[in-house]
Amino acid sequence: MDHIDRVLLAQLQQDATQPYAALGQAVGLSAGAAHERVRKLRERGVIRRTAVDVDPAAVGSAVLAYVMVDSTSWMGDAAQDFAALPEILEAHVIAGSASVLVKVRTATTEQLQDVLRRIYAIDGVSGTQATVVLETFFERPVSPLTADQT
Amino acid sequence: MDHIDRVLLAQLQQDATQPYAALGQAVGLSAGAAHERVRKLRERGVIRRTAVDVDPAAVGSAVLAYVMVDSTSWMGDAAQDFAALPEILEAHVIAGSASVLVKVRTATTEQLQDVLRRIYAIDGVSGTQATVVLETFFERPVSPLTADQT
DNA sequence: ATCATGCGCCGAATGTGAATCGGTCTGAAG
DNA sequence: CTTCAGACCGATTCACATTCGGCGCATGAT
Repeated sequence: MDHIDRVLLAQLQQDATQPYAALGQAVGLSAGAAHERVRKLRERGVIRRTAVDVDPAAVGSAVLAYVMVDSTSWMGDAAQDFAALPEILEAHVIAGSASVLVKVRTATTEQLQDVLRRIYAIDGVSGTQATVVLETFFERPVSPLTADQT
Repeated sequence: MDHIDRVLLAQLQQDATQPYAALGQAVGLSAGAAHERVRKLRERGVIRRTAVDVDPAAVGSAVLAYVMVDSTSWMGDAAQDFAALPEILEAHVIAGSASVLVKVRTATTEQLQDVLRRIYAIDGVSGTQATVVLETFFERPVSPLTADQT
């Protein structure tokens, strides 16, 4: 996990379709060597998968909201309950007054309301507090170059 | 933008490395037809890009937090100021008491504190309220199949 | 109803790049 | 000094992306 690996990761985050020859050139290696490094990054689980990035608005998910979920009981193993709602893109257990924070995308505010209702129906949930996003400045992947301890 | 396109998107979100032949088989089309559809999805901007998904912990970003940012002035064009901090993965203008919500990943809580300090230094920011994530249930891409109006 | 047009699909070709492998070099350990 | 492991290079092989001509079907005009 050296600097070259980090640059390769950054390149692949920007565009995973570029040929290994270009990838190798970006770090001063041959295509074969770049290929081998990327293969090992996958093997080690540093690269989880290769996927396309879909525009949410284009597939009918124009409304974005974050929801703080309050609960009366331990929510530590309620992951399945939240995962059952496809509109929920992220679910985290958090420190603080609420117990779970979820990220939700829906087509309309009516559908958002419906999701809130279904969250409320989850066992142990005592309340929700939704925060609607008016404008997204940006969304980007984690930077492999930031914490560069080489 | 029919049902076939949505299934193709879902497939490519799971694995963008699979051959077009497999992709076509998943929707009952030939490899060439699947290729053509995907090409148009890219052209229309439905597919923004193809990228690898990197494990945050593997690149030294084990701490995740959401930060509510309060401000005294209009934050509508402060996108650049937030984008300048590489640890900030998302920044949204929100409705409610705070004005901006940001998602932050750092290696340690000390670095998180440093990011909060730098957010505080942004012009117009009057306060921050950080919520630390204890455990992430899941993070997944938007589902193209959810709002299926064909 | 017939004909023209355009769009989407198929199936085959062609070219490109992924994946593999033998060989070399360097650095570390014995 | 010798041995070994790891990483890189360069070439070879093979699979897949990409392109193309032709066909079928739907739509709209005459």
